[in-house]
Parts: sequence; C-alpha cells; structure tokens
Amino acid sequence: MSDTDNLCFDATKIDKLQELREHGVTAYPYTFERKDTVREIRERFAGIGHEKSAEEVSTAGRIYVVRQHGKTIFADMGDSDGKIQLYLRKNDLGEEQFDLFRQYIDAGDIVGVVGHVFRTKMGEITIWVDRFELLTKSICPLPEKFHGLKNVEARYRQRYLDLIMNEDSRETFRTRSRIISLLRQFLFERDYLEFETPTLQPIYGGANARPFTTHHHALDQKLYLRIAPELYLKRLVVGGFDKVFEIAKNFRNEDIDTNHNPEFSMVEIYEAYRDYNDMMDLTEGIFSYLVEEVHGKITCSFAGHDLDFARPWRRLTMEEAVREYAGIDIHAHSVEELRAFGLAHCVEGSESAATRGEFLALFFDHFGEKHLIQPTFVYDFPIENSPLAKKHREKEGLTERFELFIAGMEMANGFSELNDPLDQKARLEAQDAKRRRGDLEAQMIDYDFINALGYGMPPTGGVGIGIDRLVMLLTGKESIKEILLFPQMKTASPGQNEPEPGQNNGEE
RNA sequence: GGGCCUGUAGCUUAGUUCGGCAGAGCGACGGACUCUUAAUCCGUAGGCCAAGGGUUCAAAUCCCUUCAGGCCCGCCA
Repeated sequence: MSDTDNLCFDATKIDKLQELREHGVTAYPYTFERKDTVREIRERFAGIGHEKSAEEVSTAGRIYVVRQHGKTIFADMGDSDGKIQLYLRKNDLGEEQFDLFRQYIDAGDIVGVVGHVFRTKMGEITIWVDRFELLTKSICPLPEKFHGLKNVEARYRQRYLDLIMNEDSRETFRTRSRIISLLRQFLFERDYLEFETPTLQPIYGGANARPFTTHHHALDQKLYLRIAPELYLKRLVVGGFDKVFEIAKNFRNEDIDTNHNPEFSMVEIYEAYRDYNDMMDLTEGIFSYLVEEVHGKITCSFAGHDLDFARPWRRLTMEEAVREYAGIDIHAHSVEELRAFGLAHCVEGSESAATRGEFLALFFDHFGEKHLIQPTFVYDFPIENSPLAKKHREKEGLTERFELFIAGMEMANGFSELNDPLDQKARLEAQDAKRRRGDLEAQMIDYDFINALGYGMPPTGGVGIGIDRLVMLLTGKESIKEILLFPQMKTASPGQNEPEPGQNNGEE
C-alpha cells in the first residue's frame, strides 16, 4: 500500500517546508515563550482603543485564515479557547520577515507572535505583530474556512480535525471534561476514595454482557476485558474501604448505535451501611448538582423534552410502572394469563417466560421505558435478572434494585448489594448454568469474589451511572458518537487492520 | 439482523426526477493591493463522480453486487 492512500500531505506544502529549511528556518522548533493566552489578551485589553498598547504581549496558536493586502497581512490565529486577529506590516517586520510570512505561512501553521494590542477601525481587537516565529509547519490542507468540516464520518474518524475546525465540538468536549471533574469533586467532598481495579480480568462479571477476550502470552492465559468493575470494588468494601468509587472504562462486545459504543465509561460507587434508598438519594444529588453546575439552573432540555431535575424525583415500583403503562396488575393474574396478555401485545419473550418476575420485567421493558421522560426511579426488580442484588426485605421474588430513567434512556442502575455469600454462590451458579447452555450474556462464577463475601461485606449500597449518557444529556447531543472523542468505527481502508507479519494479533 | 437515506475536486456542494461534454464557491498556485475580517480584483491548475459488474450508440444519473457512513427498529445495559 502506498503512502498516498493513507496520507493527506500536500505536495505544495512539503515544497514550502523544504524551501524554508533551505532558508535556514527551523520548521519544528522546540519551544516558545508564550506569556499570554488569547483569552487573557482579550480580557486584559477589552477596553483598548485604536492606539497600540504600551504593554507587549506574546502568544501562540494556529493560523486559521490569512488575508493578504500587499504590504500588510491580516490573519486569524486561535488557541485552545479563543481566536484573535493578527496584523503584520512590511514596515514593522522588514522585507525579509514579511516576505517569509507572505510566502510560507499558511492556514493550519502554528506560529508564535510578539506585539502590541490595538483595535482596528472596524472595531476588531488585534495584535500588531512586531515579530513572529514559525512553531509548526502544517503540511495537510485545512478544510474550508467558512463551512468548515461538516462530513459526519470525517468528524468522527479525524476528530483532531473536527476539533481544529468546529468550536461547537470543542465546547462539547470541554463540557465532558468538566462533568467528569465535577463528579470527582462531588464525591471527594463526601469522602469517597477513588480506586482503579483491573481492566484485564481472568473472570468477567458484574453485569450481563458478552465480553471481549484476549490472551496473555507470558502467562499463557485467556483474559477478558472487563464488562464492569463491580466485583473488584465490592472486594474493596470487604477490605474495609467504606466509601469507594471508580470511573471505569467498560468493554462489551455488542452492536454499535446512537446509544452504545463497545467501550464506554461508567462511574460505580459503593458505600457501606447504606441501602438502595440511600443510593437513589445519592444519584439524585449527583445529577441535580451536575445539571445546576453545567446549566446554571435545575432544568435542561434534551431531544425536545424539557427535563426538570428539582428534587425529589418520581419513584415508582416496577409493579406500579407496569400497572400504569401496561394497564395490568401482575399479582392479579396467573402466569398463563400473563403469557396470554404478553402474546396479545406482541411482547418479546412471552413464549418462554415462566414466572411472574420474568413477565414483570418483560412488560416493563415493553411498555414502561419509553414513557419515562422526566427523571424517574423504577425500583424493586424481579430476582430473575438481578443476580447481584439483595433479596427484598419484604417482597417475595423481588430484589432491592433500582434503575433511573431520563428521556427514555437508562441512566443508572443500583441496589442494596447482595452480601449473603451462600445466596450469591447459588445465584452465580444459576447464571453460569445459563451461560453453559449458551446464554452469551450470562455471568461466570467468580469464586474468589464469593470467598470475599464469605469473609463478610457490610450492608452496602451501590450504584453505577453511565457517564456517556450523562454527558449526552448535559450537552444535548443525541448520539453517543458526538460525545466520545474517538467513537468506534469500522476500519475504513483495507489492509490497515491486518496484524503485523510474525505477530499474533492477540485474539482468541 | 430489518427498513429508509447518503457517498461528486483538499473542504462545502450543484447536477440524479426525465441518461447527452462534470459545474460552482472556498481553498491551492501566479499576479495587484498598507485597517481587512466569508477581504476584493485578474489569471492558472485541480475529478477513475465510494468500488466492481450490467443495460445502452451514450451512465455521476437506470439495474445488480460490494464497501463505508447517518437515522429508525430489533438485539443489548
């Protein structure tokens, strides 16, 4: 495969680079003494008039547009949080430097400038450049200055270019960074400890999902990329850390769509001596704090919905949700009647479901989820699909588990953590039996985890919050690809995904 | 897995209905211009119309296959 299939280098720009070197110009110097950012200059000189400032400024950034006017040049330069106009004159720079800029500095290049600030006749705050230095020569053409980079696929595949060109995209990822930072701050202020647990796991667990597999050569052992950090974080609670959390990348071998990426971020939080009611309170606290910090108010709009995060939020049991949205009382009917109801309404899975609990979950998924627009906790899940949640203290066949729904999306999942080692052993054995029967999403038995419970885990509440969906919500982006810097995309050009000769690609 | 839609120059796109020389703007390159800002003016180059096959005197356009992407549904937390 030739270079030109993969590279967008511009022959003219490479020629310019070569000529610059012949002129003794260093195209890729090592440093530049930047004393001011664009934002600082804009703030400090907000009141500047047409007279040049006495004070000298020194800043650096990427050139976006060059407007040549014979013996003067205007250019727009931007750094990570702003753009500013440059003004260069042949009189000031001297013929040699001026011609160097005119000939060789293009949109896309990164330069450092030293000069004074003034406001042009048209009112634009501008740096009157005394001297400049090429800091990085760009040899790829920049997209068009006015329309920018719009092509969705190119924006995802070449995110760096998207970020260079689209301020809206930069703003989205600034917000993402801020959300994660605020989340940490919220938890640190409440004395939670942040830990990192293994991503490569010999036994996967903590969720129902199909894992990615890999192989460790020296150990000659199969390993899985984690589908959840849950079982390791609970070991920490057993070990005596009462308030822990992890912001974890999880990996699930599933299809990709507007709400799912194979690797995604989640915060999982565990706290001893708390139950699922406390974790619902905590979840409310986190979301309402973030909404208020990011939006400056307790509401936000998403996908055409006006969402109100003022506490307390609606809480209803799964039975109540099914009664309200499916119009059927689970307990008033036999399993046969429930099946007939399910079949009549084309509820997926109705043929094989065998218990009230299974029908409860099926009916909720079918009728309930899409109606839950305003923040709503649904709680008390059937035991059948909650192998890590504690049995309900009063209700037979249910667990103390909740999920949070906002705008029809599942945003969080938590429970009173199962800490009875014998119960946990039985439930994981049941999962493993399903797995051996071919259920690709059922869990394995982690005996070491069961053993840890055997030493005694205090009563514990836990919750996992999907960070990507949280960021979608707070940035108003309806596709997960818009809020992931590098969403998973199928390899575009043939040959790029093939293993190097003589190497094992690590797949099982 | 199913449905709908998209792919034309570096970027943004017209042309596809109804087959008839592949067009524009920006960008690039050369030239003019000392307060412009989507600068302006003059000139030049740049295309295997996603890939492959078919129908036709003639295909960007019609048909088939493939690739990549978007949206919706299914599966999935």
